[in-house]
Amino acid sequence: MTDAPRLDHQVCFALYSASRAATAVYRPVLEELGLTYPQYLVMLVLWENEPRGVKEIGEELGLDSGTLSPLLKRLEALGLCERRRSGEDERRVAIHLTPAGRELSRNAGAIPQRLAQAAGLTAEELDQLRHTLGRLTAALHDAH
Amino acid sequence: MTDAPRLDHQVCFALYSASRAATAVYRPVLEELGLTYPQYLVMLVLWENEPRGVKEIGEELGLDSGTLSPLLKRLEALGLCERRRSGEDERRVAIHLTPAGRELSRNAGAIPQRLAQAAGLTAEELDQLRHTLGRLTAALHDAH
DNA sequence: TCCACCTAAGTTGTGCACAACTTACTTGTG
DNA sequence: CACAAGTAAGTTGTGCACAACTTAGGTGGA
Repeated sequence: MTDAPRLDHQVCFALYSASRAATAVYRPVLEELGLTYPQYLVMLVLWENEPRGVKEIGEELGLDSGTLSPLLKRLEALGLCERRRSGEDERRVAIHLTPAGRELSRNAGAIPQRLAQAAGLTAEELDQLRHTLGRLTAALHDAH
Repeated sequence: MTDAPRLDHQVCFALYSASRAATAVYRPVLEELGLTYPQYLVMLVLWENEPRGVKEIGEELGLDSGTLSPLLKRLEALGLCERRRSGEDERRVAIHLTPAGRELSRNAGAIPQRLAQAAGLTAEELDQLRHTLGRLTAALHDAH
């Protein structure tokens, strides 16, 4: 046997597992809203400020049009947003929330508490974790 | 506007982003080995101990047969492993490494260093992060 | 013994991620 | 003005995740 890396020593695997476990906790709650986790992320972006272009949304979430175009079509099919070609720049598609889309934020308010409750970490630990992950993500993006 | 949750306050999004950024750093390195990140994880499990059943591998990684069955077929097509029906229990499929599969671990030894270098965190910070993520993942699984 | 139940693996279908490419529109420069 | 270069969004193809289901083999009582 060689000096193969150990699974349980890998930060990358720890991130991968924690991320999947976290979305798994969100899944049943989001299912009540009829959303997947990535769809919920897009709605978060739109609830903060809309209308937004596809590219803007992608920059917030780190996703490209290959992921977002079909996802936004599904949100439109759900009646939560509308895709309108911009008048000034015909390349742009502005994503507007519908009344139903805005309404949904009311039901989404309590969602982040779920994770906090299930996390088994103190508020300070969660806060520090978020901060460390933010630094890590930024550094990894620079490296990439 | 309502009290919609803020994207940048969400630990779940921080995990999701960090996880994708980390696998993005691994991707070009793994591409040289001809592996995706989940395939690399399966190889890590097998390098540690083989043969293994599909279920065992799934328990290590938190993946089910719906994900692993096609993934293992692709690893077999790459000539890295073989799937053999167990004699004692005909339901089981034992995954054996081929010589090429074992050989690959030689080239994989330096991979985890990549992330450590790109992470922009100290060794202690990475260690603590891994530990916190481990606790978090365990708690989230309990909650789920 | 038999058969209801359990278990391992595989299959099907949906929805991300992401690379690579296409299309349509805009802009800067000669 | 013309047109090369750039940009926004969409499309195509591959490979996860995961739910729901199927298939086939094993197991433990009544």
